[in-house]
Order: sequence, then structure tokens, then C-alpha cells
Amino acid sequence: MTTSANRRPPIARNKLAEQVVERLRDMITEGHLAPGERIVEGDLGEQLGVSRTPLREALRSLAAEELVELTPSRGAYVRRFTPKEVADALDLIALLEAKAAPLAVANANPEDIAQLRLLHDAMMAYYGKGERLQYFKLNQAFHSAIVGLSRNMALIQCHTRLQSGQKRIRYVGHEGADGWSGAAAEHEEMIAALEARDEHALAEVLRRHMAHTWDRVREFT
Amino acid sequence: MTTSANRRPPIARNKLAEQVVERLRDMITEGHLAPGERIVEGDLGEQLGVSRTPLREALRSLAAEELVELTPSRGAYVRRFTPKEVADALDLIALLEAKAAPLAVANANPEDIAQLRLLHDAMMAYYGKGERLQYFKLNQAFHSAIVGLSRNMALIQCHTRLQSGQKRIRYVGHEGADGWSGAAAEHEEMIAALEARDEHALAEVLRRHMAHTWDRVREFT
DNA sequence: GGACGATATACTGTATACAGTATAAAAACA
DNA sequence: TGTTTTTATACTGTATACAGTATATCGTCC
Repeated sequence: MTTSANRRPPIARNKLAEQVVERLRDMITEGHLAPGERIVEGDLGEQLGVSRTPLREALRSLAAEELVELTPSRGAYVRRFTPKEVADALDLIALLEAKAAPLAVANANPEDIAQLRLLHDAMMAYYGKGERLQYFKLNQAFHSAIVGLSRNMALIQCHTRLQSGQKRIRYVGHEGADGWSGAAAEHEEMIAALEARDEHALAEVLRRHMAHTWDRVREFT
Repeated sequence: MTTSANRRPPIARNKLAEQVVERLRDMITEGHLAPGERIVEGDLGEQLGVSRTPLREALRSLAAEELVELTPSRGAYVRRFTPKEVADALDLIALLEAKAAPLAVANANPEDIAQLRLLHDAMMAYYGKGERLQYFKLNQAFHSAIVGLSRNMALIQCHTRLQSGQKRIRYVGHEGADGWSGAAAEHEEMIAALEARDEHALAEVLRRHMAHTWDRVREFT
């Protein structure tokens, strides 16, 4: 049990700060921490049952991914995005996904595609149950998984970071969710394009999907 | 002296952690902190004359930009890049610069271009004096400035992050620096393309520049 | 002699205490 | 009454102390 067992970190040995990062991300996307809101370390720490040290480290992580702003001696604020910033970010996400498409087609094997299907199904299940946050996370995970097939770490990380930054706005964009059935159909199309190894079809549906996202999100910016 | 004086943080009110981040970045690109090297908080803190708290926050920042790896309970290691990762990153940087080119051409006004020239001249001055690190920083600042003209924050930040990650390898790539005069000429070309408002010329020289970078860097990966 | 287990050491993870700085409130002055 | 100075308060920035965990060393048993 030497070679395979100690490869990946076995048990949940997450550091506290890591968990706090997760938690704060959720709180931001769900709106419990509103954009522009001041974050007082003491209060938030107490609320989470965590001392200031790990909380501060978490805030620093979030600052690095542009989810909170850290102004010296004046504390942390939840980042506020202008409409242009949202548009620019979505535009860049589209660029990255376009870049990923041919790579994904080249690399995807049947297991990857099966995995993608699983993700999609799980996502739909959460949607049915009305668990919006979980649904949303899997939605983003689905897109991340497609970009992940590119096997280009730099690309993957840029995409992840951008996606993380726009999570909140896209979350509220799904509030009405009349475009939802279309989104689900597009996911199916993506899987089909991968199976058919049709990189142009994949790139096209990704682009279309992002355009729809912008439509949904536009009014909330 | 109320309105203009207290607009931006007047005196050096940088937090300690921020300065530590800067310092560590330099130490990594200069090789004083070798790739794969273990970072012991106590030792490094003492060496920098800083307590562990700000040092830890700095490490967390660097971890977020993928310059160090943070494994739970086992401390921090300087990130090691595989050749493929370097190639992928440079490839992505090229993509982002290509995206930025038309935007930069559209937005650049004479002052911007003058600023760029200043940057280039200062860079050359440092090169002449043999101050490699400063030369290098201005070199990267030059590229950042061009991308900055796109006025697309998401694009700018992605580019900055990627550039930061590849700083070390590009630094050693300039060791021989026989391609240096060519690089300088290409910078001139970029400025000329901006003045001529020729987005295709700008995109082309950016692409060529990046290809040369890869040539220089290749053997060190 | 080699392998396994117990103990010791060293380093990270977290909490807390103290110092410095900014903002808010109050008081003094015009 | 409006404005400026002073004082108080609250929060961040940093250091340090303590607890938990991993690794190394040594001893013991087979």
C-alpha cells in the first residue's frame, strides 16, 4: 500500500482557511455577502466560529482571485463589478473556451465523455430538487470539465478564475431561468460534439451558450 | 490640501505582507529561491526580519498566483514548471496579446504611446547598466502596458498572472541574450504599429516576439 | 542484520494579545 | 450655527504563544 495509497491526500486534511475560502465563495455567490459590503474580520470570524488568522488568509486568497478587495488599514470589501467588467470577463471566457474546444476534441476519450454525462445528469437532478447552489456549482463544473479536457493547465486556471469571479452575477441571472431548458439542450449538444469529434460544432455551441449567458445576465449588471 | 492629497495612499503605507510578496517574487525569479525548494516559515521569516504572520499571508498570495505550492501541514514549496506547462503558458500569453492588439490600437492615444517609449528607454538604460532584474521588470511592464491599453481588466489580469508565473524561466532565458537586440527592435516595431494604428502589424509582431521568447527559453525548461 | 514500533524534534496550524491607524463623536472656538 | 480640533472607539496589522501533526532518530524484537 505504498505506491497508490499515498499518492493523493488521503483523508479530508483541508486546512481551516481552505474551508473558509469555500464558505465565503458560497456566501458571495448566494448574496449573503453583498457586493460592496464591508467585511469586518472580527464579526465574520465569530459568525463562522473561526479565529481571525485563518479568516485573514482566506480573504487574501479571495483577494488574489479578485472576489474581495483589500485596502490597507481599512479592511476587506466584497468586489463590485461594473457592467463592462462583466461583459469583458464573459468575452474572455468565450475566447478561452474557443481555444479549448479543439484541444478538448483531440483529447477526450469515452470515459471523459461518460464523466461529463454524469455531471450533467447530477446537475439536472439538483435543478429538479430546487437546490440552486449545488445546481450552479455543477453547471460551472461542467464547463470547467470541458475546458479541463484541453489538458492545458494555464488555460484551465484562467478559465476557472474568471468563472469564479462571475459566479455571483450568473447565479442571479438564472433567477428567472426561462432560458434554462435551452441551456440544458446546449449541454447535450456539447457532449454530442465531443462524441462526434467535431471541434467546430463544439466551439460554435460554446460560443452560442456564452452569448445566451450574456443575454440572461445583462439586465442585472 | 484636502481633495488632491488624500486621493491615493500618500506615503508608503504598504502592508508588510505586500512588501514580502514583492520580495519573494524577486527571490524566485532571481533563483535565490530555487524551484522545488522547501520554504520553512520560521527560517525565511527570520531571514527577512518578519514574523510568520505576514509571511504566511504573502505565501498564500503567491500560492494563489501559482508561484508556490502549499501542501497542508507540510509547508510551502517553490512551484516547479514542466516544459509543457511553460509552452502552454506562453501559448496562452500569445493568445491574450493577440486579443489585446486591436483593442490597444483602438484605445491608444499619444500620451499612452509616449509613456510606452519612456518605459522602453528606461528599460534599455537598465540593460546598459547591467541591472538585470530591473531591466526585466520593465520589460514585462512594457508588455503589460500594451495589454493594458486594451482597457479590459479581465484580460489584463490574466496576462499579468501568466507573465508573473513565467518570469523565472524567461529571466534565465535572457542569460545568453543573443536574441536581445532583436527583442529591442521588436519593441520599437510595436510602438510604430500603435502609432500607425495598424492592429494586424501589432498582432504580428507580438506573435513573433512570443515565438522568439519560446526559442530562447526552450532549452532551459 | 533488518524491520517494526516508540519517542523526540521540528515545523505548520490556529488562537490570542498588543500596537498602530483610521473613523466617528464630542467639545471648543469663531 | 458652522467649522476645526480633540478625544474616544473600533478595527486592522503584526507578533507571539500554544497545540497539532509529520518526520527523523533510536531502541527493541524477530
